Amino acid sequence: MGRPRSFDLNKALDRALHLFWRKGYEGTSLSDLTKTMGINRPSLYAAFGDKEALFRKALERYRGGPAAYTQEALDEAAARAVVERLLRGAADLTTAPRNPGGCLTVQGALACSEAGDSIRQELTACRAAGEAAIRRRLEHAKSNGDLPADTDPADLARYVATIVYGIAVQAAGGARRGKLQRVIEMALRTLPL
Amino acid sequence: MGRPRSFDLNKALDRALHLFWRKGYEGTSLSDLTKTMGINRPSLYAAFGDKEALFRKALERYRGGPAAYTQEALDEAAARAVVERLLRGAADLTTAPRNPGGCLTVQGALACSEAGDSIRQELTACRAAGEAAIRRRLEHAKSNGDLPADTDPADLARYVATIVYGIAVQAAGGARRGKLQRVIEMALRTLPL
DNA sequence: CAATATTTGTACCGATAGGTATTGAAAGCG
DNA sequence: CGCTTTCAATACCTATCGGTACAAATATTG
Repeated sequence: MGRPRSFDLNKALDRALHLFWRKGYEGTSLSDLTKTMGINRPSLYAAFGDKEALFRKALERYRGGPAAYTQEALDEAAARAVVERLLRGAADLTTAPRNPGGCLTVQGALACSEAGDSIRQELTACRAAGEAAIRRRLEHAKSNGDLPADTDPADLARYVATIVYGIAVQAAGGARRGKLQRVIEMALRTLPL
Repeated sequence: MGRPRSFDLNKALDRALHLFWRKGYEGTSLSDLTKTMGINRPSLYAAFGDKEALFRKALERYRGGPAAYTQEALDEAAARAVVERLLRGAADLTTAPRNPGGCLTVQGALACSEAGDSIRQELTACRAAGEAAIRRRLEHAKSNGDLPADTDPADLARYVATIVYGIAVQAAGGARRGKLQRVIEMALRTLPL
């Protein structure tokens, strides 16, 4: 009961996500948010909590939406396919015309004031979790003989993650998809698998 | 003539650099700056101009100081040595205990509000200039037979720059030097030279 | 219909942002 | 010393920050 909400929660959250994605956590103001989300301040606070809570919800939606390709990549059968799909997916995501350039987990709060430190730490942990998931997948591959015996899964996972981050920075700087695909070709050519 | 300045210009600039490096352009406030630089606001404005001008001066000092290894790397005789030194220098710079983690040109303003857009563009251009310098160096190497004929200098330069950016993100997230050196080993092992 | 529960819009809060006017202090030069 | 020139310090400016109090509006429930 009570007056019904006059806006779509997920639609508003998507708009917030795009703002945070483009301008980062601290670069996005509440005025930006309310204007783009099409709601006013008290509605935002009632629906999502404060700015920090809203960002965390947007991050969750990012992981389940635009960044969901990572899970699909990890589900690939062959280790090489896993890596290839992770890299190609990163280039696609970070350069898709309908998206802001770059990756939310990288440019959301790479360096910021004390006020944003909690979000910075969350994003750091988020990246670490992604890297750990890759490592576990590669450990599994190694136990199946799908990875050379002299290759350390942790090292390879870190290498893949590093390239993904580099791609994100390139995309934030305006790099086009084709150019990043050439980077991926070079990275794949020299993989130990 | 007139009253002499009571602080050291370069010392104050170094302090500003370290702040911008750690917290980014927009994450650093004037109160942060005056407090850390040990001077008050009007002195800062008289000596360096506004916040944006101060950042640009700090960036220049960064390029001429902590990031000067890039020029030394480009002066190496062999193309492979150039690349290796670029990568190792990046890992050293971004993880040195006396420095903030990461790279100023990456985390200074990767995503920000409209107010910081001018600095964001400057840093983007700065990264592009660095990448172009690598490309020119590799073009030179190719003309000397120091690079395989089937290798595109622009592609290789972009690949190297991408790994450098990835290293910077890793370092911003707290990665240790040793771990990044293993990333570099992997990258070097598969280089076409 | 009245009563209740929830959302909406406006207007506002204290704190802090970047930037500056103004006055007093410290030097060189005659 | 007196005069000029520059710097230093306090205090202040407007704009915006994230966040909220309060009352009008809109629905469900009895």
